[in-house]
Amino acid sequence: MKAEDNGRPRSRRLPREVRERQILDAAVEVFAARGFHNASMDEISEVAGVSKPMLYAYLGAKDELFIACVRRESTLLIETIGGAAESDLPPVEQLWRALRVFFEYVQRNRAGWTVLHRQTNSQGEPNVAELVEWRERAMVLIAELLARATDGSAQPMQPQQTEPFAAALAGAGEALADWWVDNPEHTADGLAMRLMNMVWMGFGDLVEGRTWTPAE
Amino acid sequence: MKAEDNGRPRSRRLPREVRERQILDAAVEVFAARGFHNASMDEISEVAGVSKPMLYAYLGAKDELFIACVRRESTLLIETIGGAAESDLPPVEQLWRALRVFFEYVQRNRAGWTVLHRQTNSQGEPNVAELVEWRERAMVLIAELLARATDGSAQPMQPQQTEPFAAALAGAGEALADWWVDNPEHTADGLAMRLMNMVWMGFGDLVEGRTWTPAE
DNA sequence: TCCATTACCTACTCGCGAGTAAGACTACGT
DNA sequence: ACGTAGTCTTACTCGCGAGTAGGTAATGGA
Repeated sequence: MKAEDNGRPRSRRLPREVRERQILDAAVEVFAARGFHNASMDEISEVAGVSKPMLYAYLGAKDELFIACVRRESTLLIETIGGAAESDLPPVEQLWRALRVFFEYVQRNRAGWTVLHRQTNSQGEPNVAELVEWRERAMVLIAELLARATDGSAQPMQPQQTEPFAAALAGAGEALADWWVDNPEHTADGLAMRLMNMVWMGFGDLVEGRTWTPAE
Repeated sequence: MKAEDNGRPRSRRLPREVRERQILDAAVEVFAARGFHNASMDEISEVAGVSKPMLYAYLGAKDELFIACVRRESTLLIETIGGAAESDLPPVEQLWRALRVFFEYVQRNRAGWTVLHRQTNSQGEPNVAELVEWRERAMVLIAELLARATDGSAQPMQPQQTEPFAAALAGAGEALADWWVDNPEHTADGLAMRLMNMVWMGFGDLVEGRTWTPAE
């Protein structure tokens, strides 16, 4: 009478594809909670409900596993934002949509976002290449969005203008997403609108009572 | 003929006070380059030009050493910004000065800034308390600055308005400081002015050619 | 029914790095 | 000259966690 002593009765003999997803899910969760270095393969395997050698067999060593997480999450996020921005709406509207889906993504996928955000900013890990690349793609996306927003306006912006602006905008968005954790009473839309107001109107306008509101 | 085999001839028998500074300097440097977890006490001791037990004797265990670094750097930064903002200049001008000294601090003290910034955002380390506290103080400082800037204007802002704005502003500043690393041709003043323009004017204004410039 | 393949596990090795034991050297006061 | 307080070192221990060796058991095709 050995039986399942304790814990969940480890679902057994699942096809590789399913296990890989479970492992990735667990890895994202643990990496988000502990950071790359403090996350142990043992804990990930435990959360995944699978033994450690499986991780190595399916996803490779620790940094490969981490990279797989980053790849999956960043692809999802970038495609989400890219999709929202690709339309023939006026550029301001595109920006508004992009911000909205960003905060919605963060809400639905806090762990994934944490991995992308918290780990990207903490260098010294062996992960550099993939993380740098995802950030790069995100920046290009945002910069394009901004550039389009100025096309045909009085002062079309040059890349050397939009680039730092894109960086600052991304930073503001990330900071707001962090702030959200401690102020969960706000909605994704509310956050997006706040940020839109800051970006589009600026403090000088807001103080004078000029605000931005989405078109109906 | 033992002699100094190699490397610098380790200055010997210095007073404690001096050694502590050397150790802190080395620690900040290494923590910035590698991150908390990847920094080894061995490397710090080597950079400091001192043997490992000295670190433990003078500054305590690894996390205590780290906390000492954070304390020193955050105090310096916050007092610098606080000092620049404390004046009876018009609020806009105060903000402008605060941004300027911030970027100047980052320029002069890249390693210290990296420790404060990169490590604060990467949780899972045992450092939480001190890092949370420093960020808290920084936020309060910025929020006050913003609140003052709206006093007596048409739409004085409530704390629940300034708080997320402060978070976003800080995030934008941090992101811009990061961006600076890859674009070192810019000056601290230039960066501060860019950010001031984003914060005060907003994209909508900039596109129309309305910009902010410092008063002479 | 038997073999091959694929899923999966227990139980290790082994290096790296935090932290320490135990003492050595120097300077200064008396 | 000699103790004592403070500086500083070499040379360890020891646990944690990455990665693996070597096997078991279920499934599906012949």
